[in-house]
Amino acid sequence: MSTPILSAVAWPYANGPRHIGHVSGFGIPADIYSRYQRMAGNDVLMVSGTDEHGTPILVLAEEEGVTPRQLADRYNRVIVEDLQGLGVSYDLFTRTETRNHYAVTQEMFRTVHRNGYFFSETSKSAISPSTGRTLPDRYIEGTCPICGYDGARGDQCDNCGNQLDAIDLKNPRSRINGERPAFIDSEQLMLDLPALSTALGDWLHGRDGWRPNVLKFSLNLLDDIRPRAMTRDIDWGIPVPLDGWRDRPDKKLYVWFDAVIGYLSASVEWARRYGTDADQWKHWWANPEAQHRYFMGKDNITFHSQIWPAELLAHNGEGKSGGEPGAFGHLDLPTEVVSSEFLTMSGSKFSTSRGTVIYVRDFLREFGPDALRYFVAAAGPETQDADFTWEEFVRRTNFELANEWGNLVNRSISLAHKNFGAVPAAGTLTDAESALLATAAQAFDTVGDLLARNRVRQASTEAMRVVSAANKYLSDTEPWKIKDDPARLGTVLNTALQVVDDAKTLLTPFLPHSSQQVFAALGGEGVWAAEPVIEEVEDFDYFPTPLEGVGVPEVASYPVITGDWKAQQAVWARRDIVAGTPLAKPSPLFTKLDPKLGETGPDWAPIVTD
RNA sequence: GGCGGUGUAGCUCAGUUGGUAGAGCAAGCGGCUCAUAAUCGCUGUGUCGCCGGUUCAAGUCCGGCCACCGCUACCA
Repeated sequence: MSTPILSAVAWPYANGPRHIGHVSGFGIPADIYSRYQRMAGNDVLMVSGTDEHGTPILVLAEEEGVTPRQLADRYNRVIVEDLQGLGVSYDLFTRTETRNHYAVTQEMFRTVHRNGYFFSETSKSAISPSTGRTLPDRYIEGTCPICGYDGARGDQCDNCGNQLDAIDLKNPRSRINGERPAFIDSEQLMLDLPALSTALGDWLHGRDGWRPNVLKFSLNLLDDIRPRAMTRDIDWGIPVPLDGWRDRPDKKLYVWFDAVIGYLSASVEWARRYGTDADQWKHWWANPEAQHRYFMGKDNITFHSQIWPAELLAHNGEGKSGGEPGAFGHLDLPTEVVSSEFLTMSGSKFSTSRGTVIYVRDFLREFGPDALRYFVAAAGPETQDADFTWEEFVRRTNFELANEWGNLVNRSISLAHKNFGAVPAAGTLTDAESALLATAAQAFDTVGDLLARNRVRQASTEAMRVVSAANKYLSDTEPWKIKDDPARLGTVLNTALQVVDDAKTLLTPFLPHSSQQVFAALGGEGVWAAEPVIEEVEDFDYFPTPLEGVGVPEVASYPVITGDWKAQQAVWARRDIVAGTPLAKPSPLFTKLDPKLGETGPDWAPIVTD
């Protein structure tokens, strides 16, 4: 029985390399879940990409003297490398600057518009007079009208904490170029969220199994739901496919309108590139049996439990204004929004400016992917903020990965190699063997159930419990003392190796790279756990409706992450080891870290003490 | 301001539907020596933030308070 599972992973913003806080919120949890579901035999489609529109990229590009497209190209590639290096098993990791994504977004927009869920509204909006672009409140500063503090931002005063409207600031100025913003009448298209609130509420109330804080937060959003502008005065983004709008270089869709559509456009792109047919995405999107799980940090909940479901409902014609689905047909809503909290760095948020930031690429270069994956699985921000410290990282790596797990692999295989040169056969089992084998077999249910419910921390603890049981078993049976009884020795080592193999399987979602090594060390051939690869692909046009408007990207090549997950042998079940399989002398699975690292941090991210 | 979270052994944290508190680390002792000086066993400690309430019984429910944190934005 195979369930289609859409694993929808938050789209990282292409304004810089990823730090470990980012990937602990979406990439690693989503990957652990997806790898487990594939092993359990389900049809996983895991999609994401870089999110590349919006003001921040425009501003950063200008600071660096490049075009927004050049900046997006650069960070798209950097982020692709970060995530591939971490072993995140996307079926497709793409980007929003593709003709495919523009086409899918415009089709969604047209359908939502035709169904009557957009209305036009003219309101005061801050723009930069020299460029004509929207100046988000965040980018305006001035004197606080309440407390007189001069560094107040357009949305909030950091001094007195009051929320502000940019138009009320005294002496407002642009943080981008210092000029005085102009407040002009500007027409925007508003998504009629109130017309969708009943449908949203029905959908939310039908959810179960969500993390309680996510559901509660989402329900609270319904209480004061208001229309939201889905267009901006900006010349970077997706043109609005409407008469009077499509040819205006200064009006684009709001970045969040198109970013969440990425889940759909990436699925469509995947089907086109790697599916059995171009419509295969419907196996996940138009299928009552399918489950959709969205993974993100808590700052994104509102867009995934309100804006995106609202867009889908509006597209399907399921709000107060009615309507009919467009060319895509009826699209399914999220089954669950799985939100992580934040990973903090020695108690405070990661901050590029304060230097309290650890980049994924630096981390991978020195420690490899599995140590970070394990830390996040065992101690990550699953239901509340979690703190990363180098001391704790060293402890988890040295004691739990190297001593308990790595050493179990090493001692078991060493004993078998020295005494038999191969996997020995088992004879009559005693209660000790039966109990250990039962513990390991039971763990497939326990850990699997926890992973299916995204209880990753507890799942990793339960998987490691098998490792502890095996270490205890070896201490109890003392195989090194029974060399004169080869039959009994063989039974003990066969049992130990079987449980090592079981543990390797149980740990595969967390530690795919090292599980692959253990698989090979036990005589396995080929790919146990597959790893993602980067491919250069060419953009394409295929969607029935043509692209509209100015500023549409040219056909270009770009890197994507994908992988041949069907080719891997990993299955969520005991795999009986085969007596007689030759065993080589093992080499350590994990390298221990210098304990001093816990006190100083690495030189590229030293621990700062004030 | 609104919403939410956290406050339990020296440290990091578990504690489902209420029944006189648990795990890992650290510390001490012992076993073992196959293994990356790894592993296994044994040994403590707690006004469960504060005040009050419900109850035969509260870390666990209710009210209030204190402290810390996060989210809340025409940032993404």
